[in-house]
Amino acid sequence: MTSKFDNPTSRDIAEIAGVSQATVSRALRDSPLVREDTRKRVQQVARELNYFVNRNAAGLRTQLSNTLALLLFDETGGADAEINPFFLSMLGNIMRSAANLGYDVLVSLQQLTDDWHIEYQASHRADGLILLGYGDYRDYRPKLKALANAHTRFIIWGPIVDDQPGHSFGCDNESGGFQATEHLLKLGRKSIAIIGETSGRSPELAARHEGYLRALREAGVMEEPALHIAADHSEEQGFDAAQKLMASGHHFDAVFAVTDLIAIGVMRGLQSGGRRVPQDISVVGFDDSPLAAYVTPTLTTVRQNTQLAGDGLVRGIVGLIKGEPVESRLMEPSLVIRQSCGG
Amino acid sequence: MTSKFDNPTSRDIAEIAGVSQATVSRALRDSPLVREDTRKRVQQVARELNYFVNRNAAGLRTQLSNTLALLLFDETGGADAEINPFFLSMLGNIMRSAANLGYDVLVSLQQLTDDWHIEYQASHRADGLILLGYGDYRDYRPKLKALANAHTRFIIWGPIVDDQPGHSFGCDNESGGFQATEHLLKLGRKSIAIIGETSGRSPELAARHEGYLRALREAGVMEEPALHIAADHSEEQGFDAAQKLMASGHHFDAVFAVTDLIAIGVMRGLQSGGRRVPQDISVVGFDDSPLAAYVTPTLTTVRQNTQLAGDGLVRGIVGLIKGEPVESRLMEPSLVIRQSCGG
DNA sequence: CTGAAAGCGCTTACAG
DNA sequence: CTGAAAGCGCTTACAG
Repeated sequence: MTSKFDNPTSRDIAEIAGVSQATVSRALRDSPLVREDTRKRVQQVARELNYFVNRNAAGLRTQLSNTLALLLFDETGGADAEINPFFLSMLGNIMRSAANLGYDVLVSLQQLTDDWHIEYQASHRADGLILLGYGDYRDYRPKLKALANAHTRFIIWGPIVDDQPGHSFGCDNESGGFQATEHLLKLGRKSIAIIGETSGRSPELAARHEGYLRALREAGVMEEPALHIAADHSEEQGFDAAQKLMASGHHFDAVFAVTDLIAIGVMRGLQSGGRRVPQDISVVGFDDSPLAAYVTPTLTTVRQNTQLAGDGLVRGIVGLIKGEPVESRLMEPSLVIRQSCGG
Repeated sequence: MTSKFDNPTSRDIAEIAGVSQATVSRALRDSPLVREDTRKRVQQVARELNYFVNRNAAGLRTQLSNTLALLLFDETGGADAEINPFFLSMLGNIMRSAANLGYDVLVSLQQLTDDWHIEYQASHRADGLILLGYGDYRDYRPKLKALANAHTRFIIWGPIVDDQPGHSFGCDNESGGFQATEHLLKLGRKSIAIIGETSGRSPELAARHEGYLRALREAGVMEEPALHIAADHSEEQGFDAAQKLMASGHHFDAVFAVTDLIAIGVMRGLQSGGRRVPQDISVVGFDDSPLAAYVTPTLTTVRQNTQLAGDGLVRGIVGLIKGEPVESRLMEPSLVIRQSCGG
């Protein structure tokens, strides 16, 4: 079953098609320099022999890999850690957009704490990097600087942060926080708690908090600091925060949780404390995680369109690769109304 | 900021370290042929200059890419289709296992109906393929044959099917179906409905049905064909199936749904029909989807360990690449007990 | 232990 | 429109 032409090269194609190897190369790249009938003949032979251009050779010659490296930062860090489903969904859309533009995607899981494997471009395995992950931007900074110093092309998913090296593409979290809070206010809620850690280590979450404050301000509602409970991104912490909130004795009729996972825990906490959602308390989340549509009641939340996000990131990095001017941008999130707010 | 050594080659390192280019190559690959102090010196210089071996050149020379291609089959097919979260979770574990063995992973979304992009190996972008997806094996067959004919190394996630070309690694779905049903029987349930399409187009689901039948047989319980309702893998179809089942008037006290999404729809359908889960009806799913722990009640289900799965697939394909003997294997799933069965 | 040399399979200026 | 030739940056047999 094995023959001389099992793993053909452009030389083999040339020989059979009766042209030079250079012409084969041109014909397969659809060069207008090659006469049409020659081109067709060469392509025909290539197809018959199942020939594909050796990407290592082509890449060596052109210094281009037509590949993007996607670095996914694993916030959880554990061996069997689950990857954030939001990023996973983004990953799918990044692969789609990249494929549309003729790029392969090399995916790599990275620990936020590790030294990142940033040698993808230096080793000519990728033409540019996409960085995906939440985290503390103070830790990021020096590594981003190292990337920039190594002349690596990269685009990072996230907010636009002053003085941060490189380009970014993100979601307008402030607007999302505003939309969520405004929705609660329009439903007549007046005492809106906010649950989540927004101390600024994550600019994303801080921005959601900012949007919340702006909505209150614009509605002439006083901020009540006692209604702000910290919680990390987990169901358990949401549950605990709801307990704390009820135990505090402060009146509240709505909760804006800065992530869906927190919101889901909050709803469980409220229900276990005898509060009905949404009759007594309205709850909004953030992310539109796949879970949001299946919990009881289904969760009203703020969605970041992962298709737009993937597309924005891919267009951004491909622009950088091609030397086009690229601007850091934010995209607009949108409110997805389900059952958890009533109304 | 740009200097002569911005994009250094092994020749630059050689010049600075005062050795030949060949010695640089050997030193960086930790060859025992190089004297230790020479090796250290070379590695030091490489580090200082931020040098990384050009993978295109190395790959061209060795005919190896140290890369695995992961083809993910998109069952849904739509432009904004969501990827099955089970596969997404597998993807994470595949990347981890591959990284541990020194392989990069090139991920590519494929339409089941399209011509697959199987040229990864022929183009020397990858040393082997991992195929991930559910689907109709009758459609797969010719494409797998084409892969095998092209001498492509590949391993497919799924059951061991007679005469199927290539190697596979999968989950013992029959055992999973057995475990789920046995659990219901042990809880004293006698009239166990099964919901899902198991007509054989998917051998995975058919095997789950087989396990169900074996558990009934071993418990001496008669199979009741009226308690088998077809449903595709969606929440809506699960809901509809539950309605049909209740409308049929047949007595049943438990449901085995062949996927979690179906199970979640079934629970909603039962509840909307006034049946209490788990008090009146026990429900078991299959997959341990991320949703299972968050629905109400939380869903008892059969879990396929994605860490073992990812590891098995990667070890399999790497074995094939290295020319080692590789056997197709099945791994054992396990029951995850939550609230939906009571007991 | 080290070096000089060949060659992996392309792409593309150069020449005609 | 086509071909001969150079060269991308490695790895590895070969020679010493």
